[in-house]
Amino acid sequence: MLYLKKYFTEGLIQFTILLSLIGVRVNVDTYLNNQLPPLREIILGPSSAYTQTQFHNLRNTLDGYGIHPKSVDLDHFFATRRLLNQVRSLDHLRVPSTEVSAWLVHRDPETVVSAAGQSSPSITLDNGGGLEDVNNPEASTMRGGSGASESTYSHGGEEDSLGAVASEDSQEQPGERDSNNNNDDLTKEDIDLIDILWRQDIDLGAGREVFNYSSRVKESEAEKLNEEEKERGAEERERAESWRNGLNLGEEQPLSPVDGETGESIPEQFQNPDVTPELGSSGEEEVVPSTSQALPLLPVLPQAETPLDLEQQWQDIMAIMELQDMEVNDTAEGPFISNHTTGSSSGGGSSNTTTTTSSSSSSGGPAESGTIGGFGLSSSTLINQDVSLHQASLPSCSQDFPALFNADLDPNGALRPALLRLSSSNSTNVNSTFGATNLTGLFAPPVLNNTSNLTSGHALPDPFSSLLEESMLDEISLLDLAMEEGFSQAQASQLEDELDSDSGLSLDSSHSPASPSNSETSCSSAASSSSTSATFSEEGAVGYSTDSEAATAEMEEGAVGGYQPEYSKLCRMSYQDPSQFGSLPQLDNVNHNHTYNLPLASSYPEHPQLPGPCGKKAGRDKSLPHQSKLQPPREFLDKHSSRDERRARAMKIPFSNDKIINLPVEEFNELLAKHHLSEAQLALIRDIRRRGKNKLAAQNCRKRKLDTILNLEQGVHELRRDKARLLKEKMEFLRSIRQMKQKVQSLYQEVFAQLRDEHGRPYPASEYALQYGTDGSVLVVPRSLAAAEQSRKPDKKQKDKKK
DNA sequence: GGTTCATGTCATCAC
DNA sequence: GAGTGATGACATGAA
Repeated sequence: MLYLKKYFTEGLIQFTILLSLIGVRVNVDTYLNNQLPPLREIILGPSSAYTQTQFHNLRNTLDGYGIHPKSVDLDHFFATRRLLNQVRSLDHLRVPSTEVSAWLVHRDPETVVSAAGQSSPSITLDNGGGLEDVNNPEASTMRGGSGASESTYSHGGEEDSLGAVASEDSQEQPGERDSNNNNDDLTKEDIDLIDILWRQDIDLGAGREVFNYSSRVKESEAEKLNEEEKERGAEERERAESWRNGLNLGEEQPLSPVDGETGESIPEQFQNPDVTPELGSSGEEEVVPSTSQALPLLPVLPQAETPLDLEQQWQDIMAIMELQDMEVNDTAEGPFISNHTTGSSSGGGSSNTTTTTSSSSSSGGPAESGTIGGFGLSSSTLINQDVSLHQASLPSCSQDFPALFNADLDPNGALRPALLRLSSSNSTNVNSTFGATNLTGLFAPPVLNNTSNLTSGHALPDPFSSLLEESMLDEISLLDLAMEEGFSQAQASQLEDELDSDSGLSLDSSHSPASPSNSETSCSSAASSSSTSATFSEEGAVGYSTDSEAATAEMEEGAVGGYQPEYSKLCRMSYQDPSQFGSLPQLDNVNHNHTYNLPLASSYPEHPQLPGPCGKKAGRDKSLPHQSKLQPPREFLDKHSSRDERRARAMKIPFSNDKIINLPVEEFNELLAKHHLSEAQLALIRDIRRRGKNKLAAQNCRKRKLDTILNLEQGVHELRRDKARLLKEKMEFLRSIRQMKQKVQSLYQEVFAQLRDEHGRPYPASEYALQYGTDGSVLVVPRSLAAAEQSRKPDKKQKDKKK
């Protein structure tokens, strides 16, 4: 714990301050106590064990920091960057409200309570929600022992003002706890809070006596501390085990996916935005009249969906999408009773009994989405049909369809025509829009009591809004963050790898300065191929044209080389001149030598003490036997000669290694023929040529390898970008579909509201629904009949499938 | 002293 | 069949 304290005072405080500045409160204690790896990584930085050693100082070059990959500062750097990314990504998390973790600390003077709040992950339960949950044991049970964060979101409005205080207070908790020890007044609220805490912590193994005030008073401070530590240890072990197993603590604990990047536990409200705390509260259900049979389902379903984790959500999304695809040419299948998802808490009051139009932004369940998919209409088309339907009138439809319906179908027993035909002049528009489709599944308003309010605030969670906007957008947002906020591809890759690292190939070595392009850039002046012309040996030959050899050649032929200062100039320029990397700004700080095809002769520095690749060559040959006492120039040359060069010099080969290696075969043979060479000399020359060519080939081979890796990496990046783009498009399509559904729904409501029977009375939405006939007419159908038709169609479908 | 990286070298295969 | 390129494997020096 010591190191945790250390980092708590450093990284965590910074992190907390950052979060408090933006009004977000995260229960850090939970993660600290649990030792969750992601947060530890955030605080402590990524472990070096998991950090891919970069080829060429990738990270420091990308971010402009001169941090060596092996530097111990790198962890701090990563931690800082991760913290920044955390803060940046918070706006994508849509934290609904702030949270006051220290609220209870002010209210509860008891040390143990505060300690329990601190030591246990349920510290955040000490808010108003906890007070309210006293009367709602189920809610407490749902939160479970570790439901630290989720329960605290149940009071969004009031806590906003307190949110800024929260972080500060949480910092002050230890001191305040001590100062509050003298306050022994326990109010009923405090006792209730203790009960709440006990209910939650008992799941974690904490005994009831921990919260027993009388027994606590008798305990000494040391015992308290021991208990705290024991509790903490038990919780930590439990948490660690649950973390390792990737499971939650128990059935009481709601499934709370952990953010892959932050390690932050995602509250269930985040998973399902439709399950707002207001909906979860018990008071809402009582307000709404529950005379309808369908109504009790409404508050239940959202709760049933709350434990969905992201994977399930994604599967649901895919299922929904498949459902849409399947039902493109199909009619509505879902029970029309499920179309009650027209209202939301944002909906206004009703102006009519049954025909209140819905202004909800979240409408449409799976059945609806499947139904609307069958129209294949653009939203503009739907909008254009709106006006004409306002004028829909109702002639006496009973004359049109006298045989279809009788009084038995009328639940009220009235002689009300059950099937009505709309005015044909207006229905044609509808027909052109919707075709011969049964609208009852799509448009049917909820089967409600006549006095019920469609927009009473209950709504089934929209699978698109709840699933897509969370799970899909998470990934998209990360990708967008990478692409739009100036992140480099390597950083984007890092982000994406945190999302899914499905490749065994470490692509994090991306943008390695050793990229072939770089090496090509760096050695662009040199020949990159061994198939060179005769002029190649003048400048660009690979390092066998040494100065020593050149000196020999100069003595023998007076031809090539000598000790040429240009070579050292080339060496410095090629290796270290960052201007050559101007087109690749991320390579500015790269000093690695990837000038594969540069002549080794050029690597000889003017001054041997100069660092660089030249020295390596010299050092490498230190182990080789030196010639006898040489003059200083000769010794220097020998020091910086390759093995073959020294051999050639020892064997008195009369021409340079450059020529030996790079001359074409014919010229090479001519050269050999010109000189009378011994067998040993010829063998050495052939070896030199073979090794020299092979060295070039090896360099080219490695370059190609890097090329391949980088190309693959680029391909991966492109594919990921495409994936993100496609996901975005998919989201847009879904949004447009949702808007279409809303408009169709409102259209339906308007039409239905204007319908009157022969007595001028409006049709009750609970008994009638609109339906389109095969001839394009719009009919008012009793719901019982519509339901019967609905039930028939799946049977037909199944039969068709069986066929 | 061990590890990683860059580079050279050899063996082998294919053209 | 020789020459050459490509490439895996290994060795070696430097950091």
